[in-house]
Amino acid sequence: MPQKFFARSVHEVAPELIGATFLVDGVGGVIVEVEAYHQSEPAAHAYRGVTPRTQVMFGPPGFAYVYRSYGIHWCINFVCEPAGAAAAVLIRALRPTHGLEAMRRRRGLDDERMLCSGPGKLAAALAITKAQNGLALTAPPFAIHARSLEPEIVTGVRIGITKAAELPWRYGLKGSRFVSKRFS
DNA sequence: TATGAGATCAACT
DNA sequence: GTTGATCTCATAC
Repeated sequence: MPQKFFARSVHEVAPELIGATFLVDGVGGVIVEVEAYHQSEPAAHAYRGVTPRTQVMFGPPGFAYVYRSYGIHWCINFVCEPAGAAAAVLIRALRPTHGLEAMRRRRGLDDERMLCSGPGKLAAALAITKAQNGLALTAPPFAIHARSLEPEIVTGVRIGITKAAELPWRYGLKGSRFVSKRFS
């Protein structure tokens, strides 16, 4: 996926990521759920401006923003928009297709549907930590392949937030059993 | 099926 | 000192 793909509005990029393949060191799967975040709304980490944690979101698009959630989990975002307009897409769930054994080992689970059905689980399965924060998405260990067919997309409100909770900026693959929570 | 506690860290007040 | 872009496990219905 060229850097140009990410240099657009999160609202264009986010739905187009549904169905794309995301791999880290050859391990990963097909993206089935994402959420969009933008500097202009209070649920976004970038809302309050540049901090050491959020600085990568204020840089050029096509880079990984990794943060720790609730003290224990890691979550990964794809930075979008032209440099300066901080926005990112949170990758929330994958349908595992590559490196199933590595993911099962890292997660200590067999159930395919449990491996990547949530941002924290996904990061654990792909071995994502702060070591990947700020890395280019267009080069190893990352590999992102555009989808070949346009899938059916469903939208909903974002999960686990209290601010700007009404914005329908969650995108999912219609009917997928691998999402973190069903779309109503 | 649903709710509740605990884990544990960085940013912010 | 409080608050999360969360998950798992336990307990209850």
